[in-house]
Amino acid sequence: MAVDEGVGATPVICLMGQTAAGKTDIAVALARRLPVGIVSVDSAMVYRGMDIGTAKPPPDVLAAAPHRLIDIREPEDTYSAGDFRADAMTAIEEIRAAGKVPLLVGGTLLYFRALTRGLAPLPGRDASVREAIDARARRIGWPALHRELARVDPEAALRIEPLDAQRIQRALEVWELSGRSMTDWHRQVLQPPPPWRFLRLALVFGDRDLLRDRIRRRLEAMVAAGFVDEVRRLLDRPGLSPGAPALRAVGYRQFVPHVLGDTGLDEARREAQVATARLAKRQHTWIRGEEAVECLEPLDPATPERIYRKIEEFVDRPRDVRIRGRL
RNA sequence: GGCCAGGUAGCUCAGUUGGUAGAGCAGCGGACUGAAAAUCCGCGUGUCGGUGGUUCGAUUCCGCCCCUGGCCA
Repeated sequence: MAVDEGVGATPVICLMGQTAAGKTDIAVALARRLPVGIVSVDSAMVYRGMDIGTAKPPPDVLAAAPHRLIDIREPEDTYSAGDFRADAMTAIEEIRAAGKVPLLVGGTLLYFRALTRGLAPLPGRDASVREAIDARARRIGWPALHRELARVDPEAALRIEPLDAQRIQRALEVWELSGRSMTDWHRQVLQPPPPWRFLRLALVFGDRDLLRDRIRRRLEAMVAAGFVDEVRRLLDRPGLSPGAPALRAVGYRQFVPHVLGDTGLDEARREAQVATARLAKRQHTWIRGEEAVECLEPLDPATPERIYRKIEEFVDRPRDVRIRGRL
């Protein structure tokens, strides 16, 4: 589907990037020079009380450069790509209404995609259905459920692996909630992409060793800043189980066993480093696959200025952009 | 200095009764539609310490050398 993004389309800036690439610093610097409204695109920063481990901007920075979609959920809550899409669309409209340019900043690439390409209008999650599917999986195993999926939705079963618990569960959930297969839903009404035009920029490390070094140092700084206590405070919350989605975030997941006394600090730190580097790798894979993304080197001193120029040009000359790629 | 035990993938190690080697972890590549910082799929990347010898063939057996650890002086 060709998308008309011509004159008058709302400009939206996407600043994607690997973890520890310095996205926040650049966004805050941009906010000082340009009339932008920042929207966080981050599945972990939505949670209140998860500050150190998510490298959330500190309160004084947030006061000077407000970020939307940070601290909008309790750690006991769930948040999803669908929630994000809705919240981000509202945020973008508000920013436009205030005469500013939306600047989307973050490392959750699925959220970027949900926003720029749209989501099929599937039924949302349902805790009791998931619980029932989980219980069956414990009895007969995921491959058996995968075979059941193959009967109601052969196409989905073809692209989902027999051990991919999360996707098998979701596909069966959609089927049970609606009586229609996920593939069926996908073929149905597509939500039209929003009438915006996007500038897509990404911060990607050319040198993995450099990235790992940054990660190691940042993690040490987190521990020095009281990350262990932050995890302990989360675990003290009566309604928050150690397996909650919020606590499966990188860093938290590795430090929970340490706070519970099962592993040493060094081990937790080492495993958190590895997990963070793997996250960065997955982010890289995702960014490589995105179309029309311009990658910039995070540690290059010229990068912030380059981004500034690109944004200025992009916002000032809407007539340069006409038709963009396919969905 | 003597004796003993080791030196095999980035790390920890297995193994080859002589036919150039494989696990875990690390690493690399990929997928991705309401958990996505999630979930899953694929891939061994190697002068088997060095050098001579025996052998059709040595990482494997033998000699010498180098390195590491331990014990004894």
